[in-house]
Amino acid sequence: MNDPIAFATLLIHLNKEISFSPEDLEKCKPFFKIIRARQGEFIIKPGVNVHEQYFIVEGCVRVYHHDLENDREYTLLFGIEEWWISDFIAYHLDLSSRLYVECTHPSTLISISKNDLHALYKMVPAFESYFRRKLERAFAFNHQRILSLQKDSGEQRYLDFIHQYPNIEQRVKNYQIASYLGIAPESLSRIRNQLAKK
Amino acid sequence: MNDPIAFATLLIHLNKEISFSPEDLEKCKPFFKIIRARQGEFIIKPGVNVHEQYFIVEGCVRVYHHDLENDREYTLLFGIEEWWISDFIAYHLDLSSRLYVECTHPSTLISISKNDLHALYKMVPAFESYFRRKLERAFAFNHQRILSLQKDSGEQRYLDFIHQYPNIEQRVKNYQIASYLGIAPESLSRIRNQLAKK
DNA sequence: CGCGACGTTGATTTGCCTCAACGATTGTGG
DNA sequence: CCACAATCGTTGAGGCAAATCAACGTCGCG
Repeated sequence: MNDPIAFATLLIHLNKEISFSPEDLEKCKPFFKIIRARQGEFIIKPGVNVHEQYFIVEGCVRVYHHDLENDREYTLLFGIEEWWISDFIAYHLDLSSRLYVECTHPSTLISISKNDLHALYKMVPAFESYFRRKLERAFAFNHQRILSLQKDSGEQRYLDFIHQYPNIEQRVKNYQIASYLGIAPESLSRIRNQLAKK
Repeated sequence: MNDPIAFATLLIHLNKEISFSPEDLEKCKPFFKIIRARQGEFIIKPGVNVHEQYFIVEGCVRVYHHDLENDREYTLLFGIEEWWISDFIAYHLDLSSRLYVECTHPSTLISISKNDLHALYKMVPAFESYFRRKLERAFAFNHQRILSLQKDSGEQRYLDFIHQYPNIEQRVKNYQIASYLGIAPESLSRIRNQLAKK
């Protein structure tokens, strides 16, 4: 996929959410940057300062924490087409990153820096509405996820997961899904086994 | 606390986050509504449509889900002075509520409806920046909480809790704290016991 | 005073993790 | 093209942390 097409994907997505004028969409162009990443490539690693967020045109990324004390990974989220991803803890709270953002597949991303985004908000206020709206929905989904982690069994969370991320089972490793669900890979294996019998 | 003082509390808070002009602050006044609630009063109950969010001037509220299947409560969050609260799942996703929002203490709240807020965004764009900023920070905190629920023991989450909500232990019941932490009340009791010995 | 709600403690159970072993699959270098 | 290692998923056995169940003391309130 070449650059104009990748960028067009972003524009189409933006227009789905908020109606932008053609001039606004033209004006925003210089602020965005196309990035191509190979499978296994890291967009963010622990210790770095995070100034960008990334729109996924194509591909799949995993955002996770690696706990050095017990050598274990905790997957915060997966990102697929049309998601914005970053280490939002570091990005929004101005902390240095404690997360990995890794491409689990070859990916095409479009990045924008925090400074540029703020400039863009002033130049085209519709972008502030767009990102506010994005945040509102993401915030609500996080609340649902927190409730689910408190309330639901591993099996129920797995069912919710395959419902929320259809087709992602083929795209990421089982142990990564397990680390998203907050269970051991062996437990996920057994849950799958149980469900298949029903 | 009388109404002008309650409203002044909101204005002072707003100015801490974003610099508003005196005219802007004057313009927003008609959109907000002061609410007083007694201890035990419900601001939101399951089944209702949620059109408002609430700024806490004084008091304490608890947002929780009551699961009828096993008659158990799951506390999503506590709100104290200067927090905005609501059932944000229902509010942002236009669903009917599945949560209770209950005042655990006599409280003074200031509400604004979604429609009024959108009108206010158009009239005073600084409000959109303010709420975007609020959402960014809340979003980042939610990510931290999700990681913590996956990663940390009940004891660690309790320590984080009393650090994040100082003095709240005196304000809410133990079983409510336990249901926030995602553990049984008995377990919280034992954790406290263990920590006291150290 | 008596009831109900709450917190604590002890005994028991259980769901899930840990640890270990074994195939299956994939990629690599000879 | 074939060994070989590395990675991953699965299965079984055992252990443990936390939930459950039950009993009791305390407190606040009608």
